[in-house]
Amino acid sequence: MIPGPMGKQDYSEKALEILEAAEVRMRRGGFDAVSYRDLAADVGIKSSSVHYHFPQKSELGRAVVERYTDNFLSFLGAPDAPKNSVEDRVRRLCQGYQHALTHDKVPCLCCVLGAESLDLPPVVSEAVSNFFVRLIGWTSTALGDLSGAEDLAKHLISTLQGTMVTALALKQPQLLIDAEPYLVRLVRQERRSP
Amino acid sequence: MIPGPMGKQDYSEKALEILEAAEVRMRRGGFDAVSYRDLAADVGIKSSSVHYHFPQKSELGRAVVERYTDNFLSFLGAPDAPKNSVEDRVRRLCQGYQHALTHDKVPCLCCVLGAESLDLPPVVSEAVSNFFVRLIGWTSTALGDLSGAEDLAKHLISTLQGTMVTALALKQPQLLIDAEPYLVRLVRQERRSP
DNA sequence: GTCTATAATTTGATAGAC
DNA sequence: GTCTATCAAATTATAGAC
Repeated sequence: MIPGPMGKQDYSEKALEILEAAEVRMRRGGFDAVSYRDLAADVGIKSSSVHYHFPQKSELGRAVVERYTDNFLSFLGAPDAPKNSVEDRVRRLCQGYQHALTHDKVPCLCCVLGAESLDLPPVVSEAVSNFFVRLIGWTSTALGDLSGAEDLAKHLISTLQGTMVTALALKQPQLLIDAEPYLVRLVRQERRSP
Repeated sequence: MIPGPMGKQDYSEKALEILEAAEVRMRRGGFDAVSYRDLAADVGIKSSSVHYHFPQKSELGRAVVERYTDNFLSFLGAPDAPKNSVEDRVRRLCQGYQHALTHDKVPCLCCVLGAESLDLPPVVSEAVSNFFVRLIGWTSTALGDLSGAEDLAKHLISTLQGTMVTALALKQPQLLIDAEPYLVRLVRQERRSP
């Protein structure tokens, strides 16, 4: 079974503000880089009030990751829209990563949390794992009828994740642009000779 | 200029123990996952004694990254040894990453720290950046006479970094093995039609 | 929902004895 | 080099008033 959207828990407006602030901080420095005190200042309330919305930090982390996953997939759109070619879809996937870094100015959440997987609270690392499962599912579908589509999907996602890390460490966001032709060409070749 | 080895600062035996313990913890959970208290317990002394060897945490972090970089490049060997083919060298690079995850049981240090670059003390993020510069230099040389060798080197490193993140998040170390043929094939093609 | 107040723990770091 | 002792700050979390 392919995991689907978690179903919005219709968060209150303030809860959404907290999730948004937590996402930015988490993407910037990882799970430990988020504190209730900072979040409270971000949204203009006290830290005990943040606890009212999210009693435990691990649950806050899980919520942030699930919301991020939904938003990311929402940005990508349908993986099998007939109006888009396979190459269109691969480019759209690349855009998803480019958008994360150049528009949001912070890396992909699951790039950061994925790297610290071994040290995360289980509910959070499970949510991160689920991000990858769902994104690989999207990509696999986007690749269409192709033997080894899932392996290729994993490879494409991995490449984009890693390019983001390198782009970040070297302060060269251009790397994410440069990666696109590599990936488009790879997909083209795999479809010719699977 | 290509940055070379930093020149071993001949650390004392205890200092090396601390660096080793710090590396494991940092690779597992990032910079914030390391505390003087934990390190002290790891090496059997008190936290104030750890401060004697490394007064500031940022300098400890820098030392860990520089030592890791030296060790990683040392594992790879010479990038231009005539006895090795270009494909041999690419496979050796893949082995470096495979070794990190399957032998050490923890991800590449700069995969973890690279993702949190934006939140690291400057001396640490500079050391991480230098890891990538030196590794890209190694790879670029390993690729031999090839136009666009440096871009291809960046792409190979990025792919391996990202594959490590995905392998970790999905608990599928096999992904790092699967990546090798993709990369070898890519290099083969780029050398045929640059 | 938000506040004040507080608890219990952990953190990086320093002073000074041995 | 390692220790004890200590510090100031930050952390997650809870109790109870409004």
